[in-house]
Amino acid sequence: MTRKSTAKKERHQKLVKFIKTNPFLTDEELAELLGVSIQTIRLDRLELKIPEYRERLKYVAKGDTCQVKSLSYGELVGELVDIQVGKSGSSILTINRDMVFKKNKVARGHHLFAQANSLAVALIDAAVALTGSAKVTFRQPVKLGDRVVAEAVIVDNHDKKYRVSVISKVKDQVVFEGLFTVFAVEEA
Amino acid sequence: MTRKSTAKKERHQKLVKFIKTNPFLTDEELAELLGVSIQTIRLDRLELKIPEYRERLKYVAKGDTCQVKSLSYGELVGELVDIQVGKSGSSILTINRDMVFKKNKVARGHHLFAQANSLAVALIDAAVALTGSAKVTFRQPVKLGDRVVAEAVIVDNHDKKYRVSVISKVKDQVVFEGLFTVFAVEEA
DNA sequence: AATTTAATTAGTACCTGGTACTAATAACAG
DNA sequence: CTGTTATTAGTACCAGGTACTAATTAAATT
Repeated sequence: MTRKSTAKKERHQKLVKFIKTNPFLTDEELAELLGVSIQTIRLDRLELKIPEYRERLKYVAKGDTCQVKSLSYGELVGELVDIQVGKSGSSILTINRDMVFKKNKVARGHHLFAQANSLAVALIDAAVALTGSAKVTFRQPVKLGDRVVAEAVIVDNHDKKYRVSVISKVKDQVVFEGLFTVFAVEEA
Repeated sequence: MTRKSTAKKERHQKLVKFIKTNPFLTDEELAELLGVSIQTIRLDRLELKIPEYRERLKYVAKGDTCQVKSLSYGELVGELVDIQVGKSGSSILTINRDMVFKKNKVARGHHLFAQANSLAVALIDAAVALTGSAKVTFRQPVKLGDRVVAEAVIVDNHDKKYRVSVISKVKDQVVFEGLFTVFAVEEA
């Protein structure tokens, strides 16, 4: 014997493919599908280091929610459209499934805040800038699929303290307004 | 007895919130969290028609969110610690690499806002609640690895309008304060 | 063909996270 | 003090496994 019977090798390939295309198959179902005993399936999974059904479920489920749970990461929330550092800028955020309440498909407020806040911070001409305070108003509910255009302008600056006004619109209708106080931070 | 003891009603609300925000909790863990026996949890789930752990996993994994009850997962940023629906609650957010500025490892403000906002919304005893406005202050920079404990209290309520105060701390030091105006939304 | 080795199947004890049920006790209102 | 509700305890049973031993079957080597 070379190393492994071809029958076994073939079955292993099939097994991997089956589970890949449908992780919700139990050993019993797999045994039926491949025409072998349940014990063989279990030995196969052991060899191939394929976790059991319930572990696979958990893995898939966690992969689904881990993204949902957290806010969009990265330096900027949304897509930068235009920027004059120290002056003004704009970004676009398209509301996806993970940003809305499942019940009514309205975007959670903090996503709009995140877009505005990260844009405000991006305008500051410093190594790092931190938000000190903000006053925000959510004028209209934003729905799944909406393209939110945020426009930010530095309205005031004294030393390291900046005031940034952000207005977000969906199709020319104001949905969000915010006034952010941002501080530039020196870097060593 | 009216219809149900208040203790039970409250526990039921908590149970729903806990499972909503984290479907990966077993009855044993829930029993621990709510300070009752595992049997009580099971009776509660039966009454509330909340499916068992493995069924919930399957729903999440299959992306069906849930057909049984309108349990919308991942609606909270952070981990729910305690809640009295309609009164107060608290959550914990641990700052990870994805939440901080690469340069100085300070958390981006909108993550703290998101934790506070989602907690404020979770307190409202309604099908859906939307943030109308907010005034927030970032008192201290929050660093990578910090455990941010947010405590929210409903300070005022007229009809569908609620005012929720949120104070977030890292090791007893206030890092964030916010006053949110939230509106309850009726569902058809 | 006989033997050796690999592969498969069978069977057992045990595990988690439950359901479904019965029974006993605790809490509380009238 | 008595009912009612709520909670806890305990049992049998289930799915879908792990981990192990032993027996059987198939294939390869001598």
